[in-house]
Amino acid sequence: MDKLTTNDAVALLRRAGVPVTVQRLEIARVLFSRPLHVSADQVLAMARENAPETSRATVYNTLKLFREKKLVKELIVDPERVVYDSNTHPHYHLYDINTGELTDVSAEELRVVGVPRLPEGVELEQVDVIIRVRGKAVSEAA
Amino acid sequence: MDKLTTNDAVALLRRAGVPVTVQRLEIARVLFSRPLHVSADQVLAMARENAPETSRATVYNTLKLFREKKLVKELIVDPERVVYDSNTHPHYHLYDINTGELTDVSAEELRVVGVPRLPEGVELEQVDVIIRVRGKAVSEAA
DNA sequence: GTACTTGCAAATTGTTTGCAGACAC
DNA sequence: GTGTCTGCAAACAATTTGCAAGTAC
Repeated sequence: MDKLTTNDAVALLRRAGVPVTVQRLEIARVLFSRPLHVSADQVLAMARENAPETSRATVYNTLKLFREKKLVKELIVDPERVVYDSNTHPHYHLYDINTGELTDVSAEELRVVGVPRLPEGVELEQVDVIIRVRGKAVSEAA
Repeated sequence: MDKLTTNDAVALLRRAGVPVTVQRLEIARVLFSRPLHVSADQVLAMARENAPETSRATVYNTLKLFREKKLVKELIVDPERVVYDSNTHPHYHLYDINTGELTDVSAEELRVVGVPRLPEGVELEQVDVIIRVRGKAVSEAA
């Protein structure tokens, strides 16, 4: 609900080396007020609440920029759409195939043992773990 | 190169409870002659080598059917396209962001420790681990 | 004959692109 | 003034859908 103050958002962008604009500010305030899993379209909708003139293309541009600057992580979890995660600390995910719900699994809780040594010249970008579950007994008789 | 015999492919489909048709046979022969990572379009191209009248829609239908029957696994690794894996044994993947190359990591090599207990009604579908790397020093001076 | 499959082409959807105007410094 | 952003609309690509004809038993 309560978003980042404009000042905090400006500071955050500057620190990351992202030139500040009105739209980027609003998108940052949407994303970084709390850890969030959102699609580009959801970001657009949320940004437009406060900055109605924001365009879809700008959201895509901004999300790409934020990813380059390591402000968000892209989650490739659903073939339909990319999900952006504003939590960039190492952690993993639990994904409900039926509902599309995405839940964090902390890196303390879950460990990946035995990541193979990489050939020289190849560097690790990130390790994704997605625990796919189906269930939540898609309410039949409600 | 050498594909499954028609008899073997028929047996394989029957065992999985998939009604046999010419197209499904050819797609099965393409997929199950060896462990493979392929996109729908690649399957189409490979199937058309022997069965040129195969349509794109049929390939999508068949891949979806094969997935339901657990004959292939869907890998959500690249936002652009779904990759089908004809190796359904538990294993994980290493993905080169630059080249798109996808490599298996065996379940002996890599272990996921601490998968959280699931609420009742929720059942585990599969655990995906994708080690994303960038590198292979995209040949500059070749 | 009945039910399932197929091929085709059109529709859909997330994302990207080209470009002209707006903005920042 | 120059270079960076933005909005818009058109372009794109993977996948899905509707439907009429084809096939299997």
